[in-house]
Amino acid sequence: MRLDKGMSTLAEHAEKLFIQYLRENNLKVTRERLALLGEIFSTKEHLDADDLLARMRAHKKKVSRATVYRTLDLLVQCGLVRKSRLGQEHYFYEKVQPGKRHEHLICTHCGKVIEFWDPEIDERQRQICLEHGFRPSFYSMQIRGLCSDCQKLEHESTFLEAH
Amino acid sequence: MRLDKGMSTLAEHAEKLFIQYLRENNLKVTRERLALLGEIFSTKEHLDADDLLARMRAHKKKVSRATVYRTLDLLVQCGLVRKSRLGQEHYFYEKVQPGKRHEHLICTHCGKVIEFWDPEIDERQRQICLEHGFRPSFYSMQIRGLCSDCQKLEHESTFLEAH
DNA sequence: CTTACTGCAAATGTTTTGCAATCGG
DNA sequence: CCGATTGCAAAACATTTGCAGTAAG
Repeated sequence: MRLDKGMSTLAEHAEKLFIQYLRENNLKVTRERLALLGEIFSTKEHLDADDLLARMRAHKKKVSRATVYRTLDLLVQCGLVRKSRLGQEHYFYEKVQPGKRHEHLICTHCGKVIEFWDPEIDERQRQICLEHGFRPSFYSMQIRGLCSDCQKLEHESTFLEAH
Repeated sequence: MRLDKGMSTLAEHAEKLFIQYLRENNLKVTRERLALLGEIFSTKEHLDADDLLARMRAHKKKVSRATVYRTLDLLVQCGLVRKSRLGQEHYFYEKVQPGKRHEHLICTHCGKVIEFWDPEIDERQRQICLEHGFRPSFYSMQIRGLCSDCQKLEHESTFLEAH
C-alpha cells in the first residue's frame, strides 16, 4: 500500500504527457528534461529558475542554467507548468494540477502568498472572453496588499524600517 | 471655451496630488519629475520606460534614463501610475484614472490589448480579500490568448511562420 | 548516422546604483 | 547652505544565444 499514491500518479501522469508532447514535436526525451520535470512535480510550488537549479544540485542532478530555462519554456508550452510573477522581480513557476486552479494574494510587506479560487470570477472571465470573441489560454490574477499579520504590525517601528 | 477640459483637469489634478505627495515625503518638486508626470498624463496608455524616454526627447524635455525609472517608481508609490506586464517582456506603465479601472485581454499572437472591467469580478475580489483579512492595494488581472482576428488566421501559413 | 540537446561562456536588455556636480527650498 | 536629485557610466540581474562537443532515436 502506497501512502504517496496521489502525488506519485500526478507526477507520473505529467511525465507521460511531457513525453507525448516531446514525441509529437520531434523533440528528444533527455535525462535533463525528465529530471527537471520530476523536480518541479516533487515540490509544493512557486519556484524560480534559481531555486530549481539549486534543488537539482542538492539532489545531485547536474543541469546547466541554460537548460533549466529552455526546459521551463517547454513545460509552459505544453501546459504542465505555469509561469507567473509574484514579486515584481522575476518569474516563478509552479506545476499545473488539473482541477486545482488558483490565483494569488501577495503581501507586499512580508512576501506571503495566499492562494484562492472563485467559481464566480471564473465564470465571468469566460463570459468576458466570449463577448470579445477572445479565446483564452492563460488566466492570471493577483491582488497585492497587506496580509492580516502585517496590518497588525503597521504602526510598529519594525514596519517602517522595512521600507 | 476649452475643448480639452476633461483631460487638462485630470493632468492638473494628478500634478497637484504628486506635488502634495512629494512635499509630504520631503522630496523635491523638480522640473524633471513634473515633466515626466505631464508626459504620462498627456498620453493614452501602456508606455514602457523606453517609450517614455523617447517621448520626452521628442518634446525636447531632457531627462536621463535613470531619472525615468526613479520617477516612475515614485509615481507608482503614490498611486498615480500603474505598473504591469503586458507582454512577457518588460514593464508597462499607465496613468491611473479614478473610476476608470480596467484589466487586460492580451493577444499572444499579435500583441493586441483589449481592456475590460467587470463589476461582479470586482465585488468578488473585495469579498475574497475580506475573507482573508487581506487589505488590497493593487489588483491585476490578465487573460492571455488569441483575439478574434488571430483566430481567423490560425490555419493560414503566415500564422505558423510567426512562431 | 542524423538531428536535436547540452554546457559553457559571452551577449543581451532592462533596471539599478555609486558618485560628483547641481539644484530646490 | 544643506540635503535631495540629476546624469553619467558602470554594475547588477535575469534570461538568451552561439557554438563545439555529446547524446537520442
